[in-house]
Amino acid sequence: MIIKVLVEININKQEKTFDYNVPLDMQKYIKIGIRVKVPFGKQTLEGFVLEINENSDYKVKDIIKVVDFEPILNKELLSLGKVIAKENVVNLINVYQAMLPKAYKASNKTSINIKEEKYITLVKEEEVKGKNQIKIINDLKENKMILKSNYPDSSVKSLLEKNIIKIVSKEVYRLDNSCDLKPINKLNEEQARCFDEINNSKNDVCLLNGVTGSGKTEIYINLINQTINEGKEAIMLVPEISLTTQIIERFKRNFGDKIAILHSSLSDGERFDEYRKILKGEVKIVVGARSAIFAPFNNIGLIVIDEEHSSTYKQDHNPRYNAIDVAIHRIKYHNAKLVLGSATPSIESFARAKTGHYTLVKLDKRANNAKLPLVTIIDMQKEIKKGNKTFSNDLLLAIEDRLNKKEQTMLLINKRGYSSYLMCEDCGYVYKCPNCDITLTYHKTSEMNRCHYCGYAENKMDICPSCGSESIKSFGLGTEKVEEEIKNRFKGARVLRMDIDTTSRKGAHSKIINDFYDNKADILIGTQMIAKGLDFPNVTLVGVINADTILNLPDFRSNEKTYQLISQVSGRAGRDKKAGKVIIQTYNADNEAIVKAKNHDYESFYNEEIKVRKKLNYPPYFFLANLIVSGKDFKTTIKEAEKLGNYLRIKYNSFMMVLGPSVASLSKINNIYYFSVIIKYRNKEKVVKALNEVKVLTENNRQIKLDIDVNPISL
DNA sequence: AGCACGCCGACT
DNA sequence: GTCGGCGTGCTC
Repeated sequence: MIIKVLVEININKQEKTFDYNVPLDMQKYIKIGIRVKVPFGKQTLEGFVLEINENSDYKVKDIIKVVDFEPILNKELLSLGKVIAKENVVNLINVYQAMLPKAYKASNKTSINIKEEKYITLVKEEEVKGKNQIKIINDLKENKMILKSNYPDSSVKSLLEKNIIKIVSKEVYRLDNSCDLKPINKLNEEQARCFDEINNSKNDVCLLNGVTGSGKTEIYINLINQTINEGKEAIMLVPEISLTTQIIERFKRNFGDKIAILHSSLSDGERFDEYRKILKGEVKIVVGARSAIFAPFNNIGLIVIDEEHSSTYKQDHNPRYNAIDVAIHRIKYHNAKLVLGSATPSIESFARAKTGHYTLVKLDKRANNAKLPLVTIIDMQKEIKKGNKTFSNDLLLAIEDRLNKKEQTMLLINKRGYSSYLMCEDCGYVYKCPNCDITLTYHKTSEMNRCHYCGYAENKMDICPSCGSESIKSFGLGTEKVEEEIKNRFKGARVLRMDIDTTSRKGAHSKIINDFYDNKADILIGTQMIAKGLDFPNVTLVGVINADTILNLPDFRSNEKTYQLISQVSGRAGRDKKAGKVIIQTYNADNEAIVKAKNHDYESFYNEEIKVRKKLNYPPYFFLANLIVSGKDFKTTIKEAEKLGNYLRIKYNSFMMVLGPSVASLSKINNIYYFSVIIKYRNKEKVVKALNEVKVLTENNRQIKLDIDVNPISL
């Protein structure tokens, strides 16, 4: 018996497999989709069995070991992986590995084990002496199995020696999601209408466009409940952010141990256990982040993707798949339904809904009749003339008012650290990272200058290294500085700060959220991570300190992202009975996205933005691919990038527009230079072929690396 | 990924 | 002469 094995390492070919012989005694265990250990040159590797054959053209070696009893990649996932590999121009092994939790990846190194607990059972009844021994026997008369760790080792040992008891190991899960179930809430009239519209839609994809706080989650829960009542399975995707705790708790309350949770906050062992619950068919629902889209179900009835516009659904490294695209493949395979939910859908998704490819379901009213918050835009150009650099008068007055009323405030500043950068006022010297083409961010807490890209850190210098001057000034705003100024202005106010620097320790994240939820603080200052999904009933004021940070990025999606951020963060205000207020400070007070977000007018924002996309040949009118050429040597890297651009331009100009190469938005990180060739196209199939061709061509050049990002979410 | 092979410069 | 640098190609 010969098998084709896809080994764990990258071979310069998309689906390259190696042939191995299976010795007779192992043949009965061989199935497609299991892992095997094989000799590979001088090393031992693991790989997936993709084919079973009679013979081979090569002189084959024997496999070393069969790893799995049952396939860990089923037929659907095996072929899904091939599609994703093709679409994203990556090697198949990378996709299979990305589909699986660490414990199930093909890897000769990792071993994550099943957790077992040892129990004691009775073998024969016999008179025993000793207090503890008697207790064990008595307990065994009440329960057939008792936990070994509850009794002293010595007593257990002597009973074992007398052959009165024996030990059995029982597999246990590290996470227990069972809890007291609460009944599923009845839908209100509006929610029930959406529920019906989704059920009756002729498209298999529905876009649920519901304003923040309208109760989309209730609709998801009812749809999922219906699905499992039909005997089918459901996948619920949530963004990879803090909202997990709150949303997951809600799902646990309604579904208990029928759900498995797959999320980055889990340990490898916990993740392994949750995944095994799915493999064994013990759960019907998976709640998780991006990679949970690959949950190994066999009979999917429904996939829900909440906050569908979220960039976390696109993996930002290889394989750069998008969970929404994967979801569409999976629902076609299973004849299932996909629900995309968002208050601010991506332009692409909304366009598909407008053109009838998706069914558009709208939910315009907030649940329990809460009003959308009143949004005020503050023109910081005017404020700065009044001498207000960080906070406008309006924002300060509003904060003071909330403090007096014992209500809470959230302040968003989309930059961590103290200030954006330090500059010498005399010579203009700017502190830059020695490894990256980026200014260093000053962190006051640690008295350090840090690079947010490579992690480089240096002690803050008081003297300009260029001219020796001592007048070094900080420019721009970060969370630390906002925190400092707030504390200075509002003595006695209890302030929490949430950014990467305050949440890196395990558990720190949920502690901040819980403390704020429990009203242990008056003001929460944070980066984007406070903007999404969180539900704090006592927050009645949200301030966006500087709405321009995203707007100024050179990205075709910057308007969309600005709209989404403002809208999301506004949604944090006044979710309960009290009315909410949002104050947005900006230097672009007449920007379309900001004005439309102020008016909570998504449709009209969409109508403006789609015109821009059309005019500039951007998605959804054209597809994009970003070909990132990187290398250690500046000259060879740019030369190779140019060669690549010209090659595509000359050979394939009939079906693609080739732009660049241009310096990538981050031109140098960790001493590696980056250049970008961007292509725009309509014909997917032809382009994927061409991209595969250039991928193979550049792969034998070891001086540079080509990373292809198909349908990038940012440029 | 790792490792052998081979071609070139530097040095006892 | 030989030691060792790393570019290149191969692993069933």
